[in-house]
Parts: sequence; structure tokens; C-alpha cells
Amino acid sequence: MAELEKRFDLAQEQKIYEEWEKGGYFKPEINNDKDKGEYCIIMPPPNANGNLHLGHALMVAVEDILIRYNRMLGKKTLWLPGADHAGFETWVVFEKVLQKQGKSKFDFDRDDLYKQIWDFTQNNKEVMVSQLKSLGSSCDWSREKFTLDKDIVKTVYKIFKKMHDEGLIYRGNRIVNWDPYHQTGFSDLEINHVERKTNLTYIRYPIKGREDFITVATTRPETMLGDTAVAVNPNDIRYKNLIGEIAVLPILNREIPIIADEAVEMGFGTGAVKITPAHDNLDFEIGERHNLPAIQVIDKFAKMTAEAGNDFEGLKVKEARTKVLDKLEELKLIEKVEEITHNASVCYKCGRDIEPLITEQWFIRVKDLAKSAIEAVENGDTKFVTARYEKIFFNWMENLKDWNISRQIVWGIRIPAWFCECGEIMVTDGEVPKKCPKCGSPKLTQDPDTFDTWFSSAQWPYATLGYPDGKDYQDFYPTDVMETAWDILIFWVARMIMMGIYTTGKEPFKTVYIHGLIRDKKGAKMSKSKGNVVNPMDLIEKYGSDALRLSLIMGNAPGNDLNFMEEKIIGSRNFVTKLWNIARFIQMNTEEVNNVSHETFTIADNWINSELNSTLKLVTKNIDTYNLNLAIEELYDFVWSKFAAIYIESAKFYLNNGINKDNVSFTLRSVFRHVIKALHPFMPFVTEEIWQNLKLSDKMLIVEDWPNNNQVETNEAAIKKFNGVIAVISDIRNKNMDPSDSYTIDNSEFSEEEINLIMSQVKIREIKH
RNA sequence: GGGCGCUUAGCUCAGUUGGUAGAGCGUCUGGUUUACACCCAGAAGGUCACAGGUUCGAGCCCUGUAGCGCCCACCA
Repeated sequence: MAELEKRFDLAQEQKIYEEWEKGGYFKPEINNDKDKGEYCIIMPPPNANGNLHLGHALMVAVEDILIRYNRMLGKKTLWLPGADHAGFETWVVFEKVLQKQGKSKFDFDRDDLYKQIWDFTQNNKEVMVSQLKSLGSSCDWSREKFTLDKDIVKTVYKIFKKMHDEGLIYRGNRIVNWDPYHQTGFSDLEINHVERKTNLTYIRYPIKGREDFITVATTRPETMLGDTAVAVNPNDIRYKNLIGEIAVLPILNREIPIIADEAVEMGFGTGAVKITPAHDNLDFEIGERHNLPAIQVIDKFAKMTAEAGNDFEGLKVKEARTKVLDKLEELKLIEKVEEITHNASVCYKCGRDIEPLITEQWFIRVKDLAKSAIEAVENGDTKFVTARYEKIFFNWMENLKDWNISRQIVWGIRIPAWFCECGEIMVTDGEVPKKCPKCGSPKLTQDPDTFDTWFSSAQWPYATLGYPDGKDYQDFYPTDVMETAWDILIFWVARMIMMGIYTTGKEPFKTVYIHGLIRDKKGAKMSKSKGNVVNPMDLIEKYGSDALRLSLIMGNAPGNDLNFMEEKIIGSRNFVTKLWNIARFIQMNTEEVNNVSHETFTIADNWINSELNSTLKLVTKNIDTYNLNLAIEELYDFVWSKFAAIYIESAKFYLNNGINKDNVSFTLRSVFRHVIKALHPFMPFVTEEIWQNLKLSDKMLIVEDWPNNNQVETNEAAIKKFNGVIAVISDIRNKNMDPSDSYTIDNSEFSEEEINLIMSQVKIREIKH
């Protein structure tokens, strides 16, 4: 056997990965003991529109630890990988790609554009897969899924139709968050609110038949052209006598009613608010309650419509605002203007203004779905790690509004709905209808819209497993753990629970493990624009995959954000090297020994075996409770401070003096074998390489059994004695004695051999009794 | 307006049934020990944000205060 190099050669990582993959070790079928059960994690599919970031590395680290641990426990273990077409997100990325080529989406037709984005994502997917492999992901690539795979789409269509048939999905002309730049509507989740200073203008609306007026306050004067009422709070005594009166809308001179609605805040502005149902969320709701007409004065491009009147048609919103204010000024109807800070809605991707607009969209009634999801968490079918995320989950779910699932973009799963000229709408499970069932016309057009990515992602757990008849679905659903970052808890996790229960009647996963965000050294969010993004692949190249994974797990409690700094990964890399050199030591100094009697173990053997036992117990317990940080820290401490610093140093004494050589060799190898196994889920590459090099068994480490304990009975008296030895060594070292000094032990019960052992560890002349 | 966190050694953070404060990095002292200088031996450094309470005992439980951060919301 060739002597090992001084350090682990990082180039070996790739080779090891290939061996695992070739050996079929990532497939669940590698374990077939029915008594051991199954274990399954569906990997959150990364977006196929760019490179992996450190968050993905953390995701892989956590999931791969859980997977490898359960595989070693002998369970039939499936980790199913995939990639997300990521509808709007990819669309935004691709627009930039086009921009760089000096082109835009208007240069291509729908099919052409789709094809281009398809190729773009396929290329990214390949890169992504290779990056996941670099991270050591032991997932079953033969089961890899893409969110646009035929079978996935088929399931999504089927469920869409089912929900539609059952009235859970409806098409409605409702107010949505419209993005005039991207030309699509959004759900409420894709909107950011930013604080902004703006003018609050107080405008007088004359009252019909009275020499009086009512003053409303608005930040958007231009929308007054679409006003169809003025509202006050029914409890507001200031306006009691005006309720039911008619106000005359300035400029357009439209007569609009003064109504009462509880939603109006008495304390804001004048307590009277202009109602524009077509261009404000709250106004839309009030309009529905009072059957007010909605007059659209702003179009999809944020320009004024004909309804706004000849003076304003075609103007941009901001131009219209100025002109409206000018006119009101002329009419002397502006009471005052004050500056306030309010929250403006903007696109979460590009930050441009959102224009609330009434459009035809598909919505999901979420109330009942949310209720069943809440129940599943309440009664413990799905548990959150850490528990505090349950509170956030509840807080969200109790306030959900209907979910807009249609997007006016090309990239995504096209909605399986067809329109007939007669007004009939046909929803199918993907099949193209031949003719209209109502009027018989064959001239049907498919809805041009696509699904919100999250509508299909929400079905990912059962869709990937082949619901309803697939074998994997039977074997692995509900899955064990969903592991993801907190920032998509509601976007994705909550919706998976809702859809999973709706479709299958069962929660999609038993545990939700939430990890934190990776931030930069100072705690700032990593972003391309800030230029503080750290590329995991660079780190792997420099320090190795094991080191990267360790640095993301150690010292990071579940669910907490992590400030990443290079010093951390250097420390982890050093641990890899430490382990490697322990292997080297064992290889250079020991041979495989078989027949040893536990009764002849040295005090050091007894001590380290006992320490190993308690370590393994704690490690197992901590993994079972998802405290991976505590598990690896326990192992780190054992390996470095106990096994290497104390036991191996003692072992040198025995080996060099030919005392109990067989026992010591046996213990070195046996303890190390256990430790390597226990470390494998955390640092798979270096442990596997050591396992092979030292020929610690005939199997590959990845399929070795998990070490619950070391099977060695330990002798209490011997352990106590060795602890005494450690205490004396430590005492001598603390005294920082000169090599020519001597040390006196009171009431010593140490044997000659033990004294020699102590002497070998410290530099002094002698020890006196 | 509602909700969730955080505040522990110079820095980044652990600390899960309440029982004498921990790690890594950094700093300082000493080491050419034949596994490892990506190392070894040692040292300094904390009234666990603050104020009350429960308890034999609180970093951990309860109440309140302050500072910081995040999420949600129909402030027109």
C-alpha cells in the first residue's frame, strides 16, 4: 500500500463521485431490507436560469447529510433531484440575455421565443447538474425531473381541470397587481412595498344641490378621472349628513354618490376618500360591496384611456397627474398639499411601479385549502424545524387572499383553456377541444397565458413521484423532509401543503426543515448588484467540497441566517487535513489485528472507546433532531481534541515501546473506522477516500452501516485511571515546567507503566511518588 | 396596525427537558516531537442588553424596557 500524501488531493473528489454514481449507490434500490423502511427527500429544484449560489450549497449539505445518514441506516432512500423552469424569474433573466444581443422579445414570435428559452434553460440545467455533483449530492439522477417534463405537465393539467370542475378555480375580471413594464399580472406575493415620499393632495368635490363640498385626499390625483364614488366611514359624525348625497366629480362633472363603508379610516386625510374601483385594491373591494361601476382610465401600458376624456387620452400616468393638478388649480379646488411617506407597490424583480388594474385572470379559492393546511400543521402531520416557523406559517395562512395563477408571459406551462367567439370557455386536462360544446364552432383559441410557476411547483412532491399510480409514489409519499430556505416558505412550502392535501388527501412531507440565508461577512444579503456574491464553485476548487459543506453546517443553528467568511472554510479545510493525517498515522503505524481481548485493553483504549460511545450517541441523537451543527461539532471535538490530541499521543508511547501493541493497533483502527463512518454524511469525499486507501472494508463507505456504538465494553476503573493520567499531564503542562525539573505526585497509585506514559507526554526529568 | 426574531469573549456564533459559561477565528507566550506548521503545548479575554419576577438555583422560564433586524397589511 502506497504511503498517503500529506494532504487530501481535492482532485479525487470527482473520481469518488463517479465511482458512487457508477456503482448505483444513489438509487434507493441499493437498500432492500423492508424492515428498515423508506426515506425520501424531494430536492427543491433550483432555477434553471443561472449558476448555483451558496444557498444551494447549504441546501445540498443539509439534505445530503440526512440522505446519507438514512442510507447508512439501511433505509430505502430516495433523494430526487430536479430543475425549475422558473417562469417569470427565467423570463427576466432571459430578457437581459436578449438585451445583451441587442434584441428584445418583440423581435420573435411566441414559439420562437419559447424555443430559445427552452434551449437556454437546458444549457443551464447541465451546468447546474455538474455543480450539484461537485457538491457531492448523492441524489438519484435517473429520476431527475424538470418542471416542464411531459408527465409533470400532465399532472398539473389534470389537477387544474379537477379544481376548475370543483369550483376551486375560477376565471375572474378582478383587480390584480399589474406590471406595465413586464406586461403581466402578479400574485400578492410578487409585490414589494417600498417607502416613498409623495404628495397627498386635498381636493374639493362639490356637492350637488348645495353650496358645499367634500374634501378628499389622494396621492394619485390622475385616478380621479375614474372615480365612481366618495366614501366615508359610517361612524364619522362629520359626514353623517352627507351620506347618500351626490358629489360632482370635478373636471369630468360626473355625478357620483357619497357612500358609507367601514373600511374607510376616519383618521387618515379628511376621512373622506375618492373611490376608483378600477385602479385601487381597496376601492375595488368597496366598489364590489356597493355595486359601483369600475371605469378604467389607465391601460396596460400605464397610459390614460379614452374614458379619461379627450384631454387626457394617451398621456402617461405622470403627465396626466400634472395636467389634472393644473386643471384643479384653475378650478381652485385644491385645498392643500402635504408631503407624506407611504408604501408604494413595485415589482419584486425590477422595482418598477405596479399599477393595480382589472384584468381577466385565473384564481384559486384558497380559503378551504388553507384551512386543511393549517389543520395538518396543527395536528402534527407536518412539523416545522425550527418550530418558530410554524407561527409564521399560521400568521400567513390565516390571512390568505385568492391566488392569481395566470401570468401573461410566454415562458411556462400554457393554461389548458380555450375560448370560443360565443364566449364559452373550455377547460381540459391538456387535450385540444375540437369544437365549442355550446355553439359548435370549431374556431377556438387557446388562452395565451401561462401558469404562475408556483402553481406547478406546488404539485412537485406528488407530481415527481408519479401520482397516482407510480411505484415511487406508493413507496415514498408522503415524503419525509422538505428542506428549503425561509424566503420561500409561503411561496412554495405552504402551497405544497395545500395542494398536496387537496390532491392526495395526505400532507406531502412530514417535516419541513427551514434553513437560513447565506449573507456576506457583514451580514448583508448577497446580490450581483452589490458585487458581494461568493461563488461556491470557486470555494470548492480552492478548499474542496467537504470543507465548504462543513463550513456551512458548523456553528449555524437550524433556521438561522449565516454570515459567510473565508476564515470559516479555512478552518474546515484544516479539519479535513487533520483527518487525513490521522489516516496517515494509522496507515504508517498499525496493521489490521483481529484477535484481541477487551480484557487486555490499556487504560487509554478503555477511555477512548468510552468517549467514542458517548460521542456516537450524541451525534445520532442530534441528527435525529436535526441539530446537524451540534452533531458535527461533537465529532469535530472528538476527533481533534480527544482522538488525535490525547489518544494518538498516548498510542505513540505504547507502540514505540512495544507495549500492548496489538490492542492499541486494534483500537486505533476500530475507533477510526467508527469515526469515519459517522463523519461520512458531513464530509463524504475525504472519508470515502480514506476508507478506500486504508481498505477499512470491502464495501464502499457510502453503503456502510451507521455506527450507533462501538460494540466495546469499557472498564470503569480503567477509564478513571486514564482520566487521572490526563489530569496529571495537564497539571504538569500548566506549570510550564523546565525539562530539568521533576514533579511530585501525592498519594500516587500510578503504576510504573502509567508513570512512563505520563513522562512520554511531558518534558520533565522525572516523576517522584 | 399585526406578526416573528436577535442582543453571550475583540470578531462570527453555539449553548433543546434550568444545575458551577463554550467553539472557531483573532491576540499573546513557548515549540525544527519522525501523522499533520492547514501543526503542537499553554495564556489572556464574558456581572450572558437592561429591570423586575418564579426557583434551593436562570444565558435558558415569566413580565416589562431599550436597541437592532425581518415579514405581512386596503395609511387612500
